[in-house]
Amino acid sequence: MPADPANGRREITVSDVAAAAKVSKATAARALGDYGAVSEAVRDRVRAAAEQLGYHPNALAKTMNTGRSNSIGIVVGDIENPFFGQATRGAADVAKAAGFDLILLNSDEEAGAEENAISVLLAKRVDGFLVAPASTTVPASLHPAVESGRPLVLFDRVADGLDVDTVVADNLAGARRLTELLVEAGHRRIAFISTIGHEGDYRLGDRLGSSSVNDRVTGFTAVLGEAGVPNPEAFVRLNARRDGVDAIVRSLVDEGVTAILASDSLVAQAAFRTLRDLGVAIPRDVSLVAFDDADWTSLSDPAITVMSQPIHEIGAEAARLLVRRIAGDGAPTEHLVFPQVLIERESIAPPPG
Amino acid sequence: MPADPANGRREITVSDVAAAAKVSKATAARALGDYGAVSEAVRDRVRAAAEQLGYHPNALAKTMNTGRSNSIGIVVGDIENPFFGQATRGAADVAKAAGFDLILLNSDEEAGAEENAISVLLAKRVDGFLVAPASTTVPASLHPAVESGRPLVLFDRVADGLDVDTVVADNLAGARRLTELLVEAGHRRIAFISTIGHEGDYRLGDRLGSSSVNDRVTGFTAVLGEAGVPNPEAFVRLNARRDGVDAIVRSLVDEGVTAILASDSLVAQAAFRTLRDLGVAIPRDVSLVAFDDADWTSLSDPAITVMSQPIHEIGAEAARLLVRRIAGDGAPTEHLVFPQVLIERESIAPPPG
DNA sequence: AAACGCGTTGAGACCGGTCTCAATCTAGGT
DNA sequence: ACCTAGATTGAGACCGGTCTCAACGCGTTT
Repeated sequence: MPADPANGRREITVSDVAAAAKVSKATAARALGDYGAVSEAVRDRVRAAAEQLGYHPNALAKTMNTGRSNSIGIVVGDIENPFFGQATRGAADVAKAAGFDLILLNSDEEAGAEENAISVLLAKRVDGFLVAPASTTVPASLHPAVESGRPLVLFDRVADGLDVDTVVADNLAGARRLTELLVEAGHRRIAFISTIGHEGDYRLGDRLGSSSVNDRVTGFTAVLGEAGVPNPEAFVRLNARRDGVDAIVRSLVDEGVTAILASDSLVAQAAFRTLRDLGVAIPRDVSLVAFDDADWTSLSDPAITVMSQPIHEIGAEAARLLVRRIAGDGAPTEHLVFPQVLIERESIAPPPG
Repeated sequence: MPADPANGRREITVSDVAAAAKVSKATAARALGDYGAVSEAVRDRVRAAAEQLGYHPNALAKTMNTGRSNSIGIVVGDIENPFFGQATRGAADVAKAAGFDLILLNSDEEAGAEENAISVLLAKRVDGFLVAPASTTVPASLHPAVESGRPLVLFDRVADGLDVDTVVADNLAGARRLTELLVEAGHRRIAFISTIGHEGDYRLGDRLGSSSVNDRVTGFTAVLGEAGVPNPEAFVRLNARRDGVDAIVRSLVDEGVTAILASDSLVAQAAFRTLRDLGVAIPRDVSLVAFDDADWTSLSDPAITVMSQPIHEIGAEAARLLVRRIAGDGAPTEHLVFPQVLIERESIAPPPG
C-alpha cells in the first residue's frame, strides 16, 4: 500500500469522497477542485462528504497533470546570513500572496552545491527559480534551469551570458560614494576587503565571481584612481574567507592603511573586532565603512557609516518578476537596479597624523 | 499537453528513454531508478540514452507511488529573525545530508497562518514537519499535522497536550541565572520585557502563548520572589509588539526600574536604543541583560551580558529527530532540553544611588 | 535429454488527481 | 407535444513514475 505514511491509515482520495457522496469520481473531483460545472446540490453533498471523511487534496497528483506545482525554488548562499534571511522573507511574502511556496536550498556560494540544488528543484518540478548565483562568470550550474524552460530570476548578482531577469542594487554607485567619502576625508591608503575568492593578486579588469563585489571593486578602484592614488588595485584584498579577515586587517594596519571599506556587514563585523582587539581606534586611527545597514552598525561604538541596500525589496521584486514570468509574461528580459542609500554615522575621520 | 512549462518542449520521460534504448518502460525505469535487476549491458545502454536525451526524473511521479516526497516542511515565526535563520540552517544541513529538502513557511507567530502552512504542507505530502508553534496553549493548528500520521517535531517551544517530540533550550534555568545575577548585583526593581501577547496584566501562574517565554517569566518571578521582592509579577511587561518596546522602556525608567531583562535580542536591541536616546547610561543607571548571543551584543558599548542558546544545534537536533521518525523510529516521544550558557559582559552594575 | 533454478525482461495495473468526450437531463421555443 | 441548446454527469484515458507477476533464456543437475 503506497502513499501510506508508514502508519496504518490510508489517505482519503477523491474516489473515496465520490463513493460516499454517491457520485462519480469525475464529479467529485469537479466539486472539490472547483472547476467544470457541478450543480449546487451535488457540490454541497460532495463537500460535506469530503469534510466528514477528512479529505485533504494531494497537490502532487494535481501537479502531475496540470504541470504546475505552485512552488518556487530559492537558492541562497546561506539562510543564516541576515542578508539572505531578509531577501528570502521578501520573496516569501510575495510568493505566498500569489499562491506559491518556497523550497529553500543553501549553496554555500559553491557551484557544485548550487548545481545540485537546481537539479533537486528541477526534479520537484518547481514552477520557477529564484537564485543568488554563486558565480557570475561561470554560471554553468544554472544552465539546467534555463534549459528546463521554467523561468529563472537572479537576485543580488547577475550572471554572464544568461538572458534572464536580474534584480540587484547599484553597487557601483554605492562603492563610489563610500570611497569618495573616505577620499574627501583625506584618505589615500584605503583597503577594500571581501570574502570573494580570486586566484592570485587582483588586477584591474579582472572579473570577480560575484557581480556585486565586482561592481564594488570597480567603483572603489575607479574613485581611488581619479583621486590620483597609484595602483589602486593593490588595495583590494580578496579571499578573506580563506585567509581570515582578522589576519588581513592586522597586516593592513601594519602597512599603514588608514581606512577600510568592508564589502559586507559580516566582514565589517570581523574587522571591527580585530581593530578593537588591536587597540586601533575607529575612526581616529582607522576609518571603517561597509555595505548593508546591519543592526549592529548603529549600535556599535562608534556607529558605522554604511551603504544600505533595500534587501527585503530586492527579494520581493525578484519574486514579483518571477511570478509574472510564470504567469506567462513574455516581455523582454528585465534588469532591475535598486539605488543604495548612504547612512552617515561616526566611523569616518581624517587620517591620523 | 500537460506537464509542459508553458513553453513548447515536453519533458523527457522514462518511456522516451525506453524507446530510445529499445527496451521496455519497466526495464528503463529499473535502470534509471537503480532498483530491481538489470543486466549491465542494458543498464549502460539506458543510462546513455537518458543522458543523451537529457532525461530529468520527475520526483513527483515517484512520490505518488512510493508515498515519500523527501521533503520536510518547516514552519518558523519569521525567517528574517536571526534566531530562525540559524535554526533553519541547522535543520537544512541535517535534512540535506539525509536526502530531504525544506519547504519553508513563515507563520508570523499567528495561529491562522500556521494552520494554513500546515495545510499546504499536508497537500504537498511532506514526509514530516518541523514547527516552532505559534501557540503553546492552543495548538489546534497543529492537529491536522499529527492526524496525518506524519511525524512532527516542535522546536524552540513545546505545545500543551500534544504527544510529539520537542527540542528546546532550558529557559527556566537561563532566566533564573540571569535574574540571580541582577539580584546579586543589588537590584530589586527589575523588569522583564517580551513581545508575547497576553490579555490583561500578568498574574503568577498565567500560561503564556510561548512555552519559552512562559519558562523565562516563571524563572524570573521565582528568583525575584525568593529574593523577597513583593509582587514580582508586577514587573512582567508583555505585549511589547503591540505597545512598543520604546514606550515600555520609557515608562519603566519613569517608574525607577534599575534593571531590564529582555526576552530576546530584538527586544534588547530596541531597549538599548531607547535607553541610549534617553541618555540613561548602561549599566550605571540601568542594567540590561538578554537572551541570545546576537552579534551586536558583543559589539555594542557596553557589550551586553546574555544567556546564549545553541540555536543552530536546536534546529539540527530537531531535524535529526524528525529524520529518525520518518525512517520509522517508534521509540517513545522525546523532549530534548539544551542547556543555555551565560556570557558575562559589561551591562550589569549595582543599582545607582 | 528432461527438469530445474535463477537472472532478465515485458506487460500492465496503480498512485490520485485532471480532463476529454459522449450520454443524459432539463428547460425553452414553436 | 416535439425538437434542441445548454447544463450535468459518468466513463475512462492520462500524467510519469513504481511495482507485481508472468514469461523467457540459459547453464547446471541427474
